[in-house]
Amino acid sequence: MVEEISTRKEKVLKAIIQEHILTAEPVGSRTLARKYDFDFSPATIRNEMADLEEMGFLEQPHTSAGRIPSDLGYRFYVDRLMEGELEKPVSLKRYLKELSRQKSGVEDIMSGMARMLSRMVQYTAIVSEPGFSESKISRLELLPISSRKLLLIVITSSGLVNDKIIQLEKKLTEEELENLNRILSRRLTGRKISTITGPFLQDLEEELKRRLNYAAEIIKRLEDEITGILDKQEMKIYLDGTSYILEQPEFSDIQSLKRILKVLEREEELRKLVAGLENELEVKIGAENKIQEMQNCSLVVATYRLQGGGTGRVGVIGPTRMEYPRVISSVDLTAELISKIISSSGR
Amino acid sequence: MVEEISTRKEKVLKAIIQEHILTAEPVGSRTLARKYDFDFSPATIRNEMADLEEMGFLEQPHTSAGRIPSDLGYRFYVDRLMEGELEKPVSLKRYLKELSRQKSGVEDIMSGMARMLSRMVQYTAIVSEPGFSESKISRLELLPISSRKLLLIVITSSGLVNDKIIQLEKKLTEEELENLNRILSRRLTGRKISTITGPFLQDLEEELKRRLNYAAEIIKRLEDEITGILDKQEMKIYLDGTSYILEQPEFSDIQSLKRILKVLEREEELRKLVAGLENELEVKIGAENKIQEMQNCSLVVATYRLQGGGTGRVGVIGPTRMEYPRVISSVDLTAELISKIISSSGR
DNA sequence: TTTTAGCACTCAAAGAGCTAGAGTGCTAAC
DNA sequence: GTTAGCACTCTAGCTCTTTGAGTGCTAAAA
Repeated sequence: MVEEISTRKEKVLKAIIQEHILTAEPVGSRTLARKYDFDFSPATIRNEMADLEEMGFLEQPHTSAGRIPSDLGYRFYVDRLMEGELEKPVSLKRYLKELSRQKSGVEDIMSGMARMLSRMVQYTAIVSEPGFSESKISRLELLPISSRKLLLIVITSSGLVNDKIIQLEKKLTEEELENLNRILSRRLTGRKISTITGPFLQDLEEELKRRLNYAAEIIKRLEDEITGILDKQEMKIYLDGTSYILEQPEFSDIQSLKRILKVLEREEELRKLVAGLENELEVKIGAENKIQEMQNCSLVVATYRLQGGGTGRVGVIGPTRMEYPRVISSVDLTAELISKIISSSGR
Repeated sequence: MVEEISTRKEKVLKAIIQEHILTAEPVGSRTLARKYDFDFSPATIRNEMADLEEMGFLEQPHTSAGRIPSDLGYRFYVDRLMEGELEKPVSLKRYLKELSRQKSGVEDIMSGMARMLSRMVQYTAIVSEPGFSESKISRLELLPISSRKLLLIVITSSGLVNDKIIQLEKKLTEEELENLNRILSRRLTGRKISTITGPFLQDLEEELKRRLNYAAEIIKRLEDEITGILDKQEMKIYLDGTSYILEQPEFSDIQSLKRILKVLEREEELRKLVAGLENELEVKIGAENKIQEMQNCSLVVATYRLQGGGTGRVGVIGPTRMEYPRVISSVDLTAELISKIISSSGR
């Protein structure tokens, strides 16, 4: 894998990939020599190509066609050849201003960013709502709605608001509610969300029982809801620019199109896709994605972090033949933007 | 338009439409005679077809092909021929139970219903969030988040919760906030949302100024937000089953596919599409839609009404060659379900 | 008068054959 | 080690033909 590779081979590989990204066609030695003026001939290129193919970086659709990059080829490109091409597309500030003006709710920000990103790169964009496990609760409130319904409101340190309606089986008096509210507020405010787990909850339950002597059932219910609202696995996914997929020649046959559009409808799948990553910025090329139907796709995902501690993901889904440099910078930029915008609106 | 049409012609037209819906192919006299055993011959059918074509109910893609229904043909079918075919697909109760269990937020309900409907009919489903203008405010609360930020919470009589973060330019003391809260709550609780307009707002502003002597600016800001949150034109649109479009043979060429998928991404467009209807249940066939790109599509939309007074829309988007009876009953059913579920969770 | 059988005609879709052109790999010369 | 030259390969696109479902018209039958 870590074979040595001559600079000339690198040059050829890079040119092939760039050309293929541009045209979506197999590229041949002739065209390559014509477009890029190398100081060696098509014949030499052919030899290098044969080598590169043997090394696994290129593939040949059929004997008399040009070469196309393999997943491995793209991988090498992204890891080693792309460097110089990266650029910050434009200044953050311009976008920041424009976006932070009208938008305010998390939802609007998320969908706005997804839209912006997809427009920018001309591929499908995906944004996941921030998870809260690393942020703190800065405020917690229970409002009665009707005799059996409460509205639980939790504001996190990153300035995001969550609410959820809670159905109770037993009626609560005003006093009981006030008590409950006070206890929960005292115990939970300022607490890091990831620490609200088993032992702590048990302790909380004890206290509630002691101080309010409710039925354990009700308390349990409440706790479920609280933990549910907080470390919800169910972070919402925002997609935009799905139709850009149609522009890609590799998806010009309905079958493959159908396959990938179907995947984009399965939210859980996307969540897994985007969540299961370790690095700050990750590029998954072709078959590196575990999802069968996405073997022809690449995924570029970055992590954004909010001041208060929440984290989420932004990404782009496109064909393996993707303009990696441009996409990577844009995704990066967007992640940064999201942090900035939410943090500023959270002030 | 209100031409008389013989029962035999009706029979033929109905058979053609049903056959075409099934096969997506032009239908000829021969096949028709074979499949449906009429008591008249293909030749007669041909004559009737020629008549029906002249009347505008049928079209011929080219001279030597069979006939396909025109928009007018479908219209006639939906208005006059379809009757007997309508059926309630299944009992409401089963769905109701299943759905109302875990789902609780409006968002979840809406997206859940969109998903269910699209699965049921195998076309794209669209659901719009309920508008509030006809319901009342049952509770209103302002919570401080930070020195310059308030959380405005409005609960409507239909049991739906809305919240919005409000940025203030001036700091508020606790007392001022309490005052503000009390006044707003007193003046707005129980009020029908559509009546919160110009004169009433002016009056409210006067009172606020008198009682709190804030800068008019701040008050204005607050009012904007309140009215914004309430009669927001920006009702969210939930789409599901977009990929079902790909199953339709009429969209097997990428161009038309692209056109319609692009439309489905423009939320404002969809909002208009779904909102601009007068009747409780409306069927828009082909060119009856004003949207250019949807000339090959039909739209079936029903209105749902919540107990407290909100209304929204549910619909299905599919090819003109749509299984109208099944779709209409399903859309109807779904509208009913939505009312029931939200009303029951709103109790 | 209405319906039907028969027939000549039409047209798209599918298959067969052909050509052009871009590309390759190999060999031999530089 | 590099390159020019050449024979060979394979697809995409073109035309040509065939096939078959379908029509409209006419004349006979009901």
